Amino acid sequence: MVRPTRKKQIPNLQEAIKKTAWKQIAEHGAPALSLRAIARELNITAPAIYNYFPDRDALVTELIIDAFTSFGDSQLEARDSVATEDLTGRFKAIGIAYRKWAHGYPQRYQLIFGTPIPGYEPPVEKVFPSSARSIMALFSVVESFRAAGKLTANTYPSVKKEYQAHFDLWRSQIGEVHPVSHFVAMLIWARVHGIVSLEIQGNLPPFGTSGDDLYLYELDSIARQFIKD
Amino acid sequence: MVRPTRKKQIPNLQEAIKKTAWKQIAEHGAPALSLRAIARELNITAPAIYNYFPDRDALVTELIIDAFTSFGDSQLEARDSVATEDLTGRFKAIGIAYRKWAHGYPQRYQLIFGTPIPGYEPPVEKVFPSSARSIMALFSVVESFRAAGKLTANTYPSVKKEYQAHFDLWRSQIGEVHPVSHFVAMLIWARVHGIVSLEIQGNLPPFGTSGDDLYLYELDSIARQFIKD
DNA sequence: GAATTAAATATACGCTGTATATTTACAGTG
DNA sequence: CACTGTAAATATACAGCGTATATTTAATTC
Repeated sequence: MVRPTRKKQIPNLQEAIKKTAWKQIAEHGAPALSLRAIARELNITAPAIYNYFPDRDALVTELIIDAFTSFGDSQLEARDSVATEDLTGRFKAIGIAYRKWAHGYPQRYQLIFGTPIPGYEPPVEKVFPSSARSIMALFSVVESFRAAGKLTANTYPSVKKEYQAHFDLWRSQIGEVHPVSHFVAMLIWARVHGIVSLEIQGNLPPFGTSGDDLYLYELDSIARQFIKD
Repeated sequence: MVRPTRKKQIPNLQEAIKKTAWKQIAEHGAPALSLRAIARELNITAPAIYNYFPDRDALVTELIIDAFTSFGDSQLEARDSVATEDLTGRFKAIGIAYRKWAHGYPQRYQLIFGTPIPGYEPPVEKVFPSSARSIMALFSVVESFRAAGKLTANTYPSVKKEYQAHFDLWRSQIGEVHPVSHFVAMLIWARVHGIVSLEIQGNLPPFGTSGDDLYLYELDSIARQFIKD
């Protein structure tokens, strides 16, 4: 039997492949992702996957886009769960949601912000929209602070010529964001990412302090440094 | 010929293997590390490596320890290049050195702080001494600030019971460090790591700002938040 | 009903880490 | 100097991987 009859086939195999991939990533981590293992679990042969994804990297790219979308959903949801006027509340909400999502889906976090797949390099142009959207929540809140005159920072380094194109791309995707907001949002992102990535990789607990306390302290530090009350 | 005469053998093969491994990591990145490729380059067979390292992970562990040692050297050197009394100068020096080392050896940085080797989990007990030493420079400077009454932070979250053993281990390795210094040093480390890791992974340039400016701004933010002048 | 297309299998290649058995250079001892 | 034991290498093999190619057949279309 070279090809099973439609009745015995898995409907929507493309989705089934991605679903199985996520399952295996959750169970054994992203580096263990294997097309052959996916095929085994789905009772198909490995090359069959090539009908749906040109190669392994294409599958990984899809997974990354899905992860960014899930992450972005949680960020936007957190932001919009707080009244528009309560900017500080919105900031804290997305801050908490950031870490919560990372802890809920550590492998997805690694997939997005780490480099856990051996030879894989994400194609920026494909991943960009979903990644830009996911960080949009933070950018928009910072921009709201600035528009309301509540941002303490007013100086910022100029955009480097060689990055200007990227910068413009960002602005086109995210909407009008003042450079100072852009700069502050990046700084905040780096701080939040610093703690969370150390936590996720298991480098924080050895230091004796729970990530909870450290993280809340840091969110507070950020608010006190950048927000006028 | 099953075994070449001593004259044709490579002297100190253990070191030669590590050296070749570093060369390949520098050229093709850590994920591409392959025992067979190392063996090819050394004109030996792959199983010969097993006379010097029980398996691939043992080799990787050695490389990680070497990387931590190199990193620690650069940190301690930076600290000691500034007079003991000039605490702020020492802080900036190790801050600058941190990023400089990371940019000089991005693959080593990834090897230490990322997870670029597929199935590899570092054995904490083996890596701990060199890793603790490498971060000791920062801890010691923060502790000096505290001892001199120049640390602004005075509250800190208590150490969680489940992490107490790790915390004690750290103190035994690093020397007497007040919990508040411990806490502040961790926060600083997380901030510095946040920017640098985003940079190294190429997630920063798309935002339009050079890492230089962002990093210096952050070092300044840290100093202003935690150091009384 | 025939031709076309799409989706699967079958097979194969070169790569990986590594387990096992075998060979041989060398060191130590009588 | 001959013998023996050990250590360090090779040879071989196995199971896994991604993926290229050719083949087969179910389903669709004219």
